[in-house]
Amino acid sequence: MATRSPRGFGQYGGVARAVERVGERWALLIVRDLLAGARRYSDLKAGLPRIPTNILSDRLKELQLAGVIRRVPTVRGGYELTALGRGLEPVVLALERWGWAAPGDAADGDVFTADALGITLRAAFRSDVAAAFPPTEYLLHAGEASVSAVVAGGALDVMDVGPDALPQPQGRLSVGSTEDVLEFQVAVADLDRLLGGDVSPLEVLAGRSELVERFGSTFRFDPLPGMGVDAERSAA
Amino acid sequence: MATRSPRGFGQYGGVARAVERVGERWALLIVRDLLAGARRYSDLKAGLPRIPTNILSDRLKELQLAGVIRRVPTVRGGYELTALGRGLEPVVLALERWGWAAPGDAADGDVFTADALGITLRAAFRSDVAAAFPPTEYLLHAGEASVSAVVAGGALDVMDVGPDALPQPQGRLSVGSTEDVLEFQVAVADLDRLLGGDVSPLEVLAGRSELVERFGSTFRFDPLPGMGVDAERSAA
DNA sequence: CGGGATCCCAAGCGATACTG
DNA sequence: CAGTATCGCTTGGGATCCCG
Repeated sequence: MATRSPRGFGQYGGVARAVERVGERWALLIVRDLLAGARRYSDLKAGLPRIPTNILSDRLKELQLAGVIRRVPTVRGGYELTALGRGLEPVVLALERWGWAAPGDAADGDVFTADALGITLRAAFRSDVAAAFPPTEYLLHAGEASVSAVVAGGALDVMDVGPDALPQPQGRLSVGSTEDVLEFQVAVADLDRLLGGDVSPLEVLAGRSELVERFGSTFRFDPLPGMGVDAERSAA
Repeated sequence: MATRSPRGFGQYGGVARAVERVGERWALLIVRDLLAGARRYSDLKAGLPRIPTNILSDRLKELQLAGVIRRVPTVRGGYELTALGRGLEPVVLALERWGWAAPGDAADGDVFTADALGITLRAAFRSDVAAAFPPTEYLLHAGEASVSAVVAGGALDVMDVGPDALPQPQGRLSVGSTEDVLEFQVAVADLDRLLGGDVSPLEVLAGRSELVERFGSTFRFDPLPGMGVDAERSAA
């Protein structure tokens, strides 16, 4: 029969439709990077070092066809999310949270980009906790990535401040008091401990050191229920 | 160098790690079905008609290795989620919501299973709205799927009541008043309209018909911001 | 008969080279 | 810089076959 479409799931339902559109390899990583703002072809390729260029090209075409991204007319090779694509933010944040809860270490050679760190912070951000604090800026260095996270009034704005950061077009939140600034550094391997609530691996570089506790309560992942010390695991 | 693992993303971060573990084709559909409860190999295959049996077998092994699922020792061919796997519920629900917001129609031959309908209802469920209503049971028929959704005190419990439904082991929420029961039917093609807030395609079969409004406010997807009539779309 | 394992072929993916 | 073209390898799809 010719009626059977190839590579469909033969399923009706939201998950099946979503996975058909953004479930291909690399697609959600591209969306993740674009959630931080418009990017050019070379930016995406630099942030995804192991993606073959033809695959990046294919994915960009597919995501355009699915209405998830569009080209930026004024920038050569520029891409940005559509409203539909921005609607994937809850999906990406949920994946980010689960990914930190899942066991696993970094393979050597893995890169840690500013866009990845930005999504991590947004996934760990607790708006309700942050709203009780005065405006604060955190300058965070982890691996190769350096970002500025400005927290004000329960809102969060993360910006790449690394050596080859793009100029940010949109206005940023402003820090009320310039004294509430904390600059620190953390090893990538310690990030999961830090986001689990343990601020000890954090090395303060500058700023008022009391703010480390504020950071720890503003950015934190909850452990998954039932994932205590009595680890459940079936033997292989 | 032999240190580079094949098929890794070369990325450190939550999204990359999550996609490495549950991003393979079919994996999240399997997780979706297991979110409704333990299933046997043949149940999964029946709910995923187009999955090749070797792929189902591969995915089950991979998901076991990733700590997402485990075998049920007492049931031949039985599988269930681990605590880590249950942690994927927010991911699956976010995908379900986005999938309904994304354009697309059912291909003919697509099946609509009770597990898919169950996730749809859980994704559309508004606990805060439901808490204000007295306990209610909705008997919903959509396509081949028939489920009973019991709503009580802001909690939701969905159960397959179709012809070949599995016996449910765990206790269910009980409906306070047996009068608050509504049985109805909806065409699969009308489901997106129904979950968008339009209860008109709903055909009441039995029960107090005032409850249709209650259903409509208890189960609803919000439209994506910026997805109004002025559709943004780039030409191909 | 349910629960898989084994084939073969097609499609997708990855690395490199090349072009506008 | 922003892709396209090509090639070999890996994975998925479909049918069949095996095992308890």
